[in-house]
Amino acid sequence: MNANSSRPAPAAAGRPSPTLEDLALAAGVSRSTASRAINGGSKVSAQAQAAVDAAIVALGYTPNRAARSLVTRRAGSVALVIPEPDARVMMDPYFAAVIMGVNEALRETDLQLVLLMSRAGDDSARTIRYLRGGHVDGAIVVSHHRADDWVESLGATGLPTVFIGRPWDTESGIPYVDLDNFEGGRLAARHLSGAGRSKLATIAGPTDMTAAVDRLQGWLQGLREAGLQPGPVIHGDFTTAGGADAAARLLAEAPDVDGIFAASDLMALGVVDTLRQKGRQVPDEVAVVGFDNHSLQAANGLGLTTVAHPMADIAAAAGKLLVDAIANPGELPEPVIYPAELVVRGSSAA
Amino acid sequence: MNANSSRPAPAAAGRPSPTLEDLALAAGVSRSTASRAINGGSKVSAQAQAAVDAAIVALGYTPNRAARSLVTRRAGSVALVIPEPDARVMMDPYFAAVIMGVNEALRETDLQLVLLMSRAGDDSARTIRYLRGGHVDGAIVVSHHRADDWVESLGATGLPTVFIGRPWDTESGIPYVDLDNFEGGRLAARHLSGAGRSKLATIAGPTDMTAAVDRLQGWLQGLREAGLQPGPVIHGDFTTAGGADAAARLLAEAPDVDGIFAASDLMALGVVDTLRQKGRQVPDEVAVVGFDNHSLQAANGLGLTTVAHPMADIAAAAGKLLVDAIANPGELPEPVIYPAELVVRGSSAA
DNA sequence: TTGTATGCGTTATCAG
DNA sequence: CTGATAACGCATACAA
Repeated sequence: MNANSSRPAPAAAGRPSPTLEDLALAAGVSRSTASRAINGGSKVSAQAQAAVDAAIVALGYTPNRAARSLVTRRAGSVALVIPEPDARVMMDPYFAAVIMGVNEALRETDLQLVLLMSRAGDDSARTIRYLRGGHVDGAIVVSHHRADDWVESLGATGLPTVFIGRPWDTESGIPYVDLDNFEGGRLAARHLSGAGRSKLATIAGPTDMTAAVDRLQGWLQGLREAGLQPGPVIHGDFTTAGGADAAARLLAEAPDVDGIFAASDLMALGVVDTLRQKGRQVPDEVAVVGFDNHSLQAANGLGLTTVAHPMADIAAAAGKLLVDAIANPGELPEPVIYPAELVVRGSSAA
Repeated sequence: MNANSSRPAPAAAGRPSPTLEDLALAAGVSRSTASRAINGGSKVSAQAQAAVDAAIVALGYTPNRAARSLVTRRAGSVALVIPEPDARVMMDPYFAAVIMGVNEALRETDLQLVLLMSRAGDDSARTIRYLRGGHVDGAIVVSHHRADDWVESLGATGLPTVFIGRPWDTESGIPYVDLDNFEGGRLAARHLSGAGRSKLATIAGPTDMTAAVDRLQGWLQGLREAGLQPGPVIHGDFTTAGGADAAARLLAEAPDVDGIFAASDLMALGVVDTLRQKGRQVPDEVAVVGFDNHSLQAANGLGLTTVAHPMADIAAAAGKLLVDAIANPGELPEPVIYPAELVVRGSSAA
């Protein structure tokens, strides 16, 4: 807290909100009845219920969340935990989708979404303290890297937690929602080989993210199944610039490549750009497959063949899982895996 | 979770968090002294302070926010209000920047950021009820359209509110932070005319957003100053696809255009794409200027001349303004306008 | 400087 | 079904 040594005046409140007491008075019932009418309404006469309902709109009554929390020992909110470095880079395109999806799942609930961005280093201590402090009823953790091992300790705190994207440690049984990244990579390999390409390479993602690792493994598996050599594997950082760089390195290493799988659409855009600058025709000379079905995939006017990644749906599923987990403490929901689907567009046309 | 249900434990809590009472006991002081030590620490002996500090780490004490809120009448959180339709479209690229910026401003505070996405229609009633209900200490409203007039009523509720982007109604004196969009549009016009282009046109943004209107007005003003005709004005929706469509319409209407100002980079990308598909060389035949300096401006391998839009900085400034407004109730901070700057790249090279 | 006593608004308990 | 009444954890006015 800061040195905000203001006067006893609490805050800038116009007129104090009506309390349950006021409401009960206006409705001609007791606080208890009013409270029951507001909540479950299970043991309230229709008459009393109606009176309270009327008083609510008349007074514009809103329950005081703090007071309610204090006694129910529920915060009425869930946290969306985002390791900050990600937000700056790879998360950018997904930010909106994740937030909207989670929000959608929370819409019918009275749970509020609070954002928790945690820096690397000792700020994570602050974050975890907040999470353990009972300030939220649950947490959704997104985009977690291998180094962010502290988040996995959340499972042991008893705080309902759901991951978006498979965590590194699945032993702890933390529920998560993810795309079938392995299958996505495999589909890319199958598609390119099926289109008659044989000099294949991939621009993979960071090795500290399970999504990147899974896509790569699936890709390699697909190549094996097609009877093709593994081919070059270059690692990028999921960004457009990173994809462009990686493509340049790739062309130096394997000039005869005729098919490239980039593990993100942003990287794929960079790849296409580099290819064009080097004078390679896409898709005639080199076919390109991306990943995510990002809304900007058409930015180069080509249409990008890609693996769909319904992030909003995945986030919504994670939200629902969390809501369930909060409602049924002790039960660990099973992970949910969304199937991967290939979307064929111009960048890999035969 | 253990099955140790000796008491009617309300929720899934492992071990109950230590309370101020526990802390005081461990530190050998009274609740009051412990409380004072935790907060201002103004009237606490060094000895007592040390004892409390030690007890805090020993017990892992975290203040109960609900209890504190109840008595201080402060929520300890601020809302980021986002009209949902925007999030799906124009907001996408800015989402991360806005959130990170606001978060940055709140970092040193103990304020939490809660997200409030409001649908059109009666959901706004729920949102405004939440905001007026004292559940947050302040609000930041982003990207508000003309139809979202309800948000402007927030100013009258006494809830400290800051807009990101100039609101339609500036009469109410609601503080806001914005880019100098007018000057940005003017810079675009000046740049293109200065580059020898004379058949100029613009793809403007939605007419219900002040940013779009201001950019257009600045553009027209710039053309006047350069002694040029206003030229065609086509309206897009700030998206890539919208920009591509608008460009097609523009080419039909004014085939001899040699300079286009798109009011967003995403639209500019669509414009460049359409131009290329129609066989127009960029920038040789048609120069293109965008707006935002979006990280994807280079997606087409060209480099986009654009007006920088430091969204994270703007959002951070809004956050600081809000923090100030909360600390000093009653004082309406002055609006903050960031200067516009042109970034020249390949799409408008002479 | 410290401790005591009170109340914040709500839900839960337990008699009527 | 209803209404008193007791917590919930914390910050303060007041007394010491």
